[in-house]
Amino acid sequence: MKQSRRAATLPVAFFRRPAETVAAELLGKVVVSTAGGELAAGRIVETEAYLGYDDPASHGYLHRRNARNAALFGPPGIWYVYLSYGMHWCSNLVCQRAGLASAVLLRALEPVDGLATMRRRRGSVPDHELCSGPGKLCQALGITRDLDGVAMAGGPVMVLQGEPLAPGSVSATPRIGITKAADWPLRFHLVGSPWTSRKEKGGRFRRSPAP
DNA sequence: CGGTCGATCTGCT
DNA sequence: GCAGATCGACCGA
Repeated sequence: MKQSRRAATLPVAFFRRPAETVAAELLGKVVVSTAGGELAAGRIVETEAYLGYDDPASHGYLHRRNARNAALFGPPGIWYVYLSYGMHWCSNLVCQRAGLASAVLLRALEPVDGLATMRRRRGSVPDHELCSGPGKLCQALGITRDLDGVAMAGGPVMVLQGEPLAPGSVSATPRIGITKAADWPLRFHLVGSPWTSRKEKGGRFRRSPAP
């Protein structure tokens, strides 16, 4: 039986391109996690690109490499997962080619499957806050250090094609939560989605009301 | 609403 | 020591 296109796993070639391109094209794709033995899935509505060793905001800026960010220097299509502020896991997909430290951070998802599991993992928050941030979505999907350096394809957390996007639904805005090169328009989101993270500094970006 | 602040770990100065 | 790709609790308007 032939697999339907929308359920197909993204090929490694998808990630063998600049992080900016990958970040924009990941919108609308579906992340499926079986981490922790339970299914949880969400549609990507917000991403952020980190260009590599010449991006001052990248963990791999100037090829700085350490125990935490080793996976960032690995081949395209693997996960780079790190602990942020000592409390929250953040998940990236490595792009382009090994050694460049180029990656895309997953910033927000629209929950599509395993809602009961996500609600239990996240505690008592409204549904629009289940995956509305890089730390939140990792908690909802059960992503921890175990996924660091693991291949996306065939692994416990995969990204599927999903449905095509309507034209004009992608917007690029400044990055969030960083101090260096934050103004570079490398944060991508689906226009009007109620599932995105907090608004950027300056307040131009707003969330639509939850359904 | 919006602003402020503490929690808690990792790597660098 | 201290800053950091975060989050949520708490405060005041």
